[in-house]
Amino acid sequence: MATIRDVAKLANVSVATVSRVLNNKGYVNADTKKRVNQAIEQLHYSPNDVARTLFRGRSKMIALFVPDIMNPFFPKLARAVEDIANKNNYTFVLCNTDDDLEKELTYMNALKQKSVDGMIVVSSRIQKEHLDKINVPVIALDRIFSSNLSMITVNNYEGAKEATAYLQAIGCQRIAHICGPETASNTMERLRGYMDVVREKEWFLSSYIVSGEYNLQKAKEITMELLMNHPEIDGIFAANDLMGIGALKAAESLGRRVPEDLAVIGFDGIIDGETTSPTLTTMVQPIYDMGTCAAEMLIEQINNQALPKKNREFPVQLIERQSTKRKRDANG
Amino acid sequence: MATIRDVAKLANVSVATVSRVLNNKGYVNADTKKRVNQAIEQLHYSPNDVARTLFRGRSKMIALFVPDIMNPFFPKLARAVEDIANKNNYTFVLCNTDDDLEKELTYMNALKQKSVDGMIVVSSRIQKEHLDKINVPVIALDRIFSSNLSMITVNNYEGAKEATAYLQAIGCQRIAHICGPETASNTMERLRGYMDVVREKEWFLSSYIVSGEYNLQKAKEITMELLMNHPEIDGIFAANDLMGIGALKAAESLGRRVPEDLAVIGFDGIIDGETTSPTLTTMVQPIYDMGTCAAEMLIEQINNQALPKKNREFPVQLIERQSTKRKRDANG
DNA sequence: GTGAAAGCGCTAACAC
DNA sequence: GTGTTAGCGCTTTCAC
Repeated sequence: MATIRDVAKLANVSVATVSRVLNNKGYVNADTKKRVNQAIEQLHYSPNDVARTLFRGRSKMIALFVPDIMNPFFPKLARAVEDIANKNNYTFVLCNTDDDLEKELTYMNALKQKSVDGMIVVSSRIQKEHLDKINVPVIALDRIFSSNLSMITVNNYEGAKEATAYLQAIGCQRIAHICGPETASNTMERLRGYMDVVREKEWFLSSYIVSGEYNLQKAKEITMELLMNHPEIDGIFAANDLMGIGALKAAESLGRRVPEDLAVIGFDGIIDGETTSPTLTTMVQPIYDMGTCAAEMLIEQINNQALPKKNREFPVQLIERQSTKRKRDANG
Repeated sequence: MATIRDVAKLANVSVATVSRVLNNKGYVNADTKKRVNQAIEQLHYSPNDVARTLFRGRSKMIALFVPDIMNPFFPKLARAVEDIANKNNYTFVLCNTDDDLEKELTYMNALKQKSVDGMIVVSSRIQKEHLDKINVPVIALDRIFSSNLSMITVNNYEGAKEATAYLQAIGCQRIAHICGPETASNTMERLRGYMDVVREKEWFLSSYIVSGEYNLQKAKEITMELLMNHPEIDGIFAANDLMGIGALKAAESLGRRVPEDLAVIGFDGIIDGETTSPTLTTMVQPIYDMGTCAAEMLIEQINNQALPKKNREFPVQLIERQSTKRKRDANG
């Protein structure tokens, strides 16, 4: 592989001149420039990124930390971040953490040693003090894990309220909630939204709240248990779509008709909700936009570390599909 | 951030000695070693990976190229590669290419400049000559795109034959095939398998073969068209699960009962096939194992570039689910 | 056993 | 305008 020295020799100039041409910095005679460019062409030269990184202390590389790449929410997010990264000539690195603090820290250290320029982090575990050692811009996404960090979130609380109220509006008498991992702030907000709608209802029981993980299989199991203990339940608000699909599967196993006997609403708006039968009503998050926003915000902060931290909250939107729809048709 | 020089100063040794301790290479007095380690500890020193990479010309980084991270097949694959990478202290980079040659080449060049150590590539576009410029080990996965490269594939041809024969065995009289992008070798193999079963049948029409992309929405559309043109079709072999789910959706839209009126079988074994109603019968690929195998093979080749190219073909396995199952119950 | 010094490929002062 | 050179942080000969 050709180096800058080879180019310099061939063009009969010094490496400094080549560097100037390469970076469009400083004066260089038009003729000389042409000669250098010819030499570059001829040698198929392209500058070694590692050497640049070593010198600059910056790598033009950003990372996205996600807890579970198999949850379709995250590929979509990754896609958005990747697109923005590419557009700005950044290399994109995806880190799958299993929501495991040790894995997260290992990755962070490894990336720091590679002079990563910034990170977008979806984590329930990371604390402020872990970030102190890592001296690069960090954007928190989806789950809040520290104050004085730029954050991208959705209006989980309002969305959860709306979802629960909607189930009421279509005629559900007993509404249960399947919530996610307690360590995740988004889950807690969604729970709070649900609670604020149902708390004062005479029918409400704390056993209408069951908790699992953001995971289909587990959600199916706990929903089956829930429905067997409480056959009166006719509406379920699941804290995310994966769990909503699990609830759908549970209903199917138990022979409960959806939406006639049981209405189900999810949260996220991952594509898969459309592939189920019945399709899943859900509170849609603008996943791609969130990823885009996070990446742009990160790059902005990389370019100017002194910039004040920003927060951005996206709205969620109710999309009615089959898992609730006919119920409203029947009742109103 | 502390450098090796800081450590050397604190431990009262030269940087060479610190380096020796760091790499466990060359003789170093036990006492000195202890002093160095203490200094390392005290300064929270950890070696700069970029400098190492520059010196060594190797980055301890491997990349995976996938055409579509939103297809659940690929997150699962990515997960496997990531696990093996981590286990061997490699950094893992995921590149989403949209099956677009230009994006693929851009990524390859960028990674080459970052001294990437090797790549696993799922591509229909890349040709041998593109790889010649990139002087690192490459493993081709899922789709063959060049000879004299190590390759990981599944037995697409046999699997397709088995899938088609299975539809016959459960009583289908008219079996159609929805195939994937023509540029992908795996699709062509699956088509060949299908053809070898149906070619001689008196009922076979070439219009029973429709082609789309590996994409749900498109598959739904072409399946609807297919079923409207050919209402006699009672079995569909889709070239992958995403398209199989699309076929399921098409049948639902047209009021065709699955599996009673129409049996559907897919290919891949992505989780989502289980979440549909009816669940999707499919030819399961050992996705995780394939990723593991590819990553291990790659690391092996990185460690010894002289190693001969290897091929490995994995078997696929028929998993019966609801989209075909009752049919067999009824008929046999 | 340990240290001095060259060099991986690049950039940016600083000279001229 | 262009060249010389130090240095980014590390590893590895080659002396001693």
